Amino acid sequence: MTKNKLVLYNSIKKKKEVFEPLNPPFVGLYVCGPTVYGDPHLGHVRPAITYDVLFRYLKYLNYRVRYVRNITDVGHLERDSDDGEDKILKKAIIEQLEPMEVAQYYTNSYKYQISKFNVLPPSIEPQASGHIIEQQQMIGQILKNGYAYLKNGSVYFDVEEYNKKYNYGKLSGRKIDELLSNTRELEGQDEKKNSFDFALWKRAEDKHIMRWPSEWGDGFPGWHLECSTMSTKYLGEVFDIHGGGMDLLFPHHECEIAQSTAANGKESVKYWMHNNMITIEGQKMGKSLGNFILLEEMFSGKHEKLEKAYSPMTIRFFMLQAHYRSTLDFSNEALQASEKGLERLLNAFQLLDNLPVSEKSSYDIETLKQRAFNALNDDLNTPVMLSHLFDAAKYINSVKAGTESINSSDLASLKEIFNDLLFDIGGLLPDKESSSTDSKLGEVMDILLNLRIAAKANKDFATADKIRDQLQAAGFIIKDKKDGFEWELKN
RNA sequence: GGUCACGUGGCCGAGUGGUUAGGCUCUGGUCUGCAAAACCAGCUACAGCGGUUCGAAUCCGCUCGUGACCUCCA
Repeated sequence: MTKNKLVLYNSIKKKKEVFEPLNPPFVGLYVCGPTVYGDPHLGHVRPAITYDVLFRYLKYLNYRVRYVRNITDVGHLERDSDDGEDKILKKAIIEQLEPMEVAQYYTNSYKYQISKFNVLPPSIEPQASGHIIEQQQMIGQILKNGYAYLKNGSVYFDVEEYNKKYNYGKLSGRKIDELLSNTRELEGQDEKKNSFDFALWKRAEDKHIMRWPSEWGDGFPGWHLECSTMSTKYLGEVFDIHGGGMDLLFPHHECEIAQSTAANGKESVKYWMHNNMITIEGQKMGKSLGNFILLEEMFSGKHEKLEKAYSPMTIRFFMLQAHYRSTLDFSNEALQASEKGLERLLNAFQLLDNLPVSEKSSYDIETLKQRAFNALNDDLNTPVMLSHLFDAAKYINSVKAGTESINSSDLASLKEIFNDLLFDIGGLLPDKESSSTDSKLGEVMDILLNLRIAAKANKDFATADKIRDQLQAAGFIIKDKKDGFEWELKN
């Protein structure tokens, strides 16, 4: 176990703080999940992996964690002021499907693709559409407390009134008068007292299919409400950690704070965490910019920006090689560097099973372990943690080569360190992925490459080279191993 | 325009006052029939200018550049 305490950067305090749960050993963790109106892309993976590592590490530290990650399947208005058209509904009209069918399809897609990254499923994965009643109750409470007003069947949050007692903008650092002068004028905003007021409940027009009855008339909940409602329901009025992407900091998280505080009278979140963005050519990868790469494209390599296919573990490792609060720039070069780096670590790990044991160790394993955990404790500094594992890999290789030595207890300790850090906490998988999901192709490759081995054994190098050259020409990469072969498909 | 970040060697990316980050590439070597792979070794950077300091990539100021948010977004 580690000697130092876990320190996390708290966005609302703008500094690192020692993590102390409200009710140890229990920890409540809420993370904003996806809006299910499109196939998951590379950007979705960053928070999934970031908070997966946090979830895993907290559990490793023997906390009992309830991890809630929502599925937004209703209510995200395209614009605050449009005619009640939301993203899921819009997609439904385009595709001529029932809105819930669309939401279900992309929910399944998200869960399936994310699971490939060895991301642990959250404890609870609530859907906004399943919590309409709770959302209405929260609106009722906010109205009762005087921080919302009803207008034409819609309910809006009264930011100005709220700001008299509380502080709207405490997370994002925005000032209410700055917002006033900087908010763009949108059509139909005359319903609201102020442009920065936001919808809690939105009246549904006749043509709007996604609708629920309420005491204010048929409508649907506003876009920030579900997180306040569901975090309160499953984690309580005050809970430990709220995570999400930096792009959600304003207005989404600011509004969440306002809603929860307005309803319950107290600050709901102790630690706010925000992961940074994946960039591509220096720009944020996102749906709206249209520069995203779908996960299935990453896995297949079928995208104009991709030189080859990348496995989920390569991508996971790539993300762990940057700190979660830094932007991470996508490039083929960087991905391929991660691919090789991961392989180096896995090779070293495999060597641990048959390493010559000596009386003494020529390396201080305990210090290595402490440094690696110190890195994790320092706001989940996974890149530094990994750099220590690379040091260990170099040492393992040297023991193998006979230039360094290790004793049996250190060897056991080193195995444990790799298991804990790389697999248990880092969430990587120890097995190298099979080169192809097509097992028939695998069988054929086995036949060909075994023929080649036989030819080599007979010193028939002409045949051996012919097999290799022709396979390479057909787009395969062939690697000879001490006791066999390895191959992969070049994209 | 407002608010806030960031600028590190060929690429990615840690580090925030004095110590080799690390990975990949590249170069050289070892090994193997050859090649690839693997392994070993080498390659010492911090946007610019000024300031603080015994000492700054690290603190302060200015300049330049990039990005995020301000509208849905992970």
